[in-house]
Amino acid sequence: MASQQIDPGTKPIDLRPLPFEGTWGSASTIARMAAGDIVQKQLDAEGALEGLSKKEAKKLVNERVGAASQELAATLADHIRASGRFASVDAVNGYINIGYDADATTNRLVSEVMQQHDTYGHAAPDSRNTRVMIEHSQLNTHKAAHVGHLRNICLGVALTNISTAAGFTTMPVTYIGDIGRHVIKCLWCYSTFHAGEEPREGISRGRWLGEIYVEAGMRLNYRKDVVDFLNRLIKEDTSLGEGIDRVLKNLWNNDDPVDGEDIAYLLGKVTNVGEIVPDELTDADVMMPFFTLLGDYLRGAAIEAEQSEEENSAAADRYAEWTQLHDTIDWWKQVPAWIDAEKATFQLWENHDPDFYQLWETTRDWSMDELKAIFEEFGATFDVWFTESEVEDEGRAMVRELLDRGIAEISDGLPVVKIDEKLGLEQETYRTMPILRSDGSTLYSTKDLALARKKFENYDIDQSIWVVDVRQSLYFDQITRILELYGFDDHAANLHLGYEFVTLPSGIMSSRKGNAPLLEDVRDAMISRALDVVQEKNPTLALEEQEQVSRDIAIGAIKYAMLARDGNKVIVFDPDEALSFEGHAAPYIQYAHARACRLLERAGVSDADVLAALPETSFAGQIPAELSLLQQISIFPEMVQRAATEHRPLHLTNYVFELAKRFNDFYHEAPVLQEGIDPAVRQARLALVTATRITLRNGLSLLGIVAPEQM
RNA sequence: GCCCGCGUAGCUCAACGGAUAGAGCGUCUGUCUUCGGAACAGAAGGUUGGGGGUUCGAUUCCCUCCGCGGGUACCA
Repeated sequence: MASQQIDPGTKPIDLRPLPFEGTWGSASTIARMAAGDIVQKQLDAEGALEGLSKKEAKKLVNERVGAASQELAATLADHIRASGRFASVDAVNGYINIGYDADATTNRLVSEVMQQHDTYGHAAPDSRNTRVMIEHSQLNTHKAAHVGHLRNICLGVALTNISTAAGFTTMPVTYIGDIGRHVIKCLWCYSTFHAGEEPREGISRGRWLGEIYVEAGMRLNYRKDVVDFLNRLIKEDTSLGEGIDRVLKNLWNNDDPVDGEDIAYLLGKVTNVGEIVPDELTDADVMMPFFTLLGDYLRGAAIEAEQSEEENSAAADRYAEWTQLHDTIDWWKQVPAWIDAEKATFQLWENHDPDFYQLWETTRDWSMDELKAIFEEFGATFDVWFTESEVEDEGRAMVRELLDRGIAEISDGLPVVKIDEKLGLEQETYRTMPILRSDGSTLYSTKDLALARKKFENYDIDQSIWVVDVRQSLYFDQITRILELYGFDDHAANLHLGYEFVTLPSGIMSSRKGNAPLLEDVRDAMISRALDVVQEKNPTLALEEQEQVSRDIAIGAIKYAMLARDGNKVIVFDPDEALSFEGHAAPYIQYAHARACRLLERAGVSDADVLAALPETSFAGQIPAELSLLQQISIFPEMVQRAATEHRPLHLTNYVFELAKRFNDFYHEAPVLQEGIDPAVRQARLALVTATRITLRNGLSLLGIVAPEQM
């Protein structure tokens, strides 16, 4: 079979790293690709395929193609070998494996790493000639950040670093939720119940506001929470029907006049396993005595369950939940008034009430201090801080313009864009998006439309990326399409980078109920755990350094956990597992780095020494562990590019883990400083260790993870 | 209903359309007169949810079914 039968026009000459270790080289699949065509043609010419079913024909081709590709690969290998340009050329399994000269290749690689040093793996700055704005870490004021927000911060920081390293001109920005329903709730609760108070000892004002926000939610949702509890009880507790009899009898005998109709209603719902709807009660006050008396039954059930020693804690849980709700049973009758008051507070904002504005500004600053501290700790820096409050008016103006231009219209009393209709789509795709509330107050969409326009108009960017929870993907599709109707016709200009949310082993988390682990708590727990380990492993280190190292390890562990999972996978955040310092996690990688540092320190050689000695350093006679390590170092620049273009830091978390693993393997297989080691080998290995250290550090750095020199 | 995502080892997750589907955890067995044991080596563990299709070749691309999660006009 002659090589000229191959049509180079249709078959790319692909080179890929060899899938096995022990050889410096690349592989090409060209023979396999070409063999398919050739065999097909041959069989056609022979007429061997005639009368065969498609499946049978395929089977025949398949049988022949293996041998044919090997034959072709061998022929091609002979040609390539004859050129004398490669250390080895082999045909294996129909692949052409090209081997390089280990000494020269290694020398070239190591000197590249040594010379570029902190920028090894990076493309030339701004070489992509593309300005990208990355919006991430959209935290809220007046509300505590929880672990779910961590994923966003970690992703945003890593993407920014990686994009910059890959040659993009990157502008990281954030967009702070400093106004909106949550702020109003918090401030209503603050001014009604906590005005003039100071936070308790050891709690920052920002954190205190977060607690007040949670309290506001509990107050405003109290009726709903009680009714939800009752409805769950009706469904889950099958003996409730009998138990409720006593409760209702007590209610009848009570001196308080209660509405018989309501009691009948409640009884009906319980016995028929129906759903209680608060509005169907004629006298809402009946709930308070009813709920109180219900406690007798639940307490009895809990005690009974305990005595029967069944492993059934449901009754106990229910009683505990009841106790919690009952503690504030007097809230029940106040809820409607609170809801009105909260709405009135919203009007204060809308009417630009000066006192309220003052309060808003003051409390906003408290939260901002908190946010700045978080950003600093997690290495997030921003070129621009956008806020929701600053785009409200621009948003309203843009809505007017959309209405004037006929893109938006009034439907059911509020401005909306009927996107599918405007785009002429038959099938329901982007639906209809409301862009302002009927009372004239702004929605997220109002503000995001104005902000998106502002980004392009004021910052001369080519692309705008939103790093936001994947649940917002329809929302951002809608925003993008409206912008398109408005005049931004570059499809790729706006990109929503979604990521799945973070849940607890016990279920979805919500900051409203305050049942999500707070970001600060998780961080503190991680740091304290890290400190314990550092003090155990490295007791001679100065306390100050132990603390610094513990922070680096704890933050690194959190970041790695958040990044080492593809964006479309839900992270089940198990604090115990995240606190584990073993295996596929940041400390393992940091440890490899610290080991390399220690080794070089003991050897007493500096990077400059290694670099200066390179021309006389021989890398001949490498053992497999060395080659494997070098191959991993060599693909770093390629991995950076890939992570950037695919927007997937995951590629780099995998990369640094693999690099650390190969280094540890090398460490065990290839002694450097031990007695009896040939000085030439020692010199080569020191160069290798240095290159590894640099690459590990650079890789971690792109992920936003610090690589301590000792730990 | 419609749209999007996910389904790979007991568990948590990898795998530019390429060679024998890989790691970590867990389980079992080993390696130390240690260049830092937060390490290393080995074993066991798989019909890649089911079924079709495209391809010389499919975990990867297409279709379909099943299961789970999310979204679906004045919530953020």
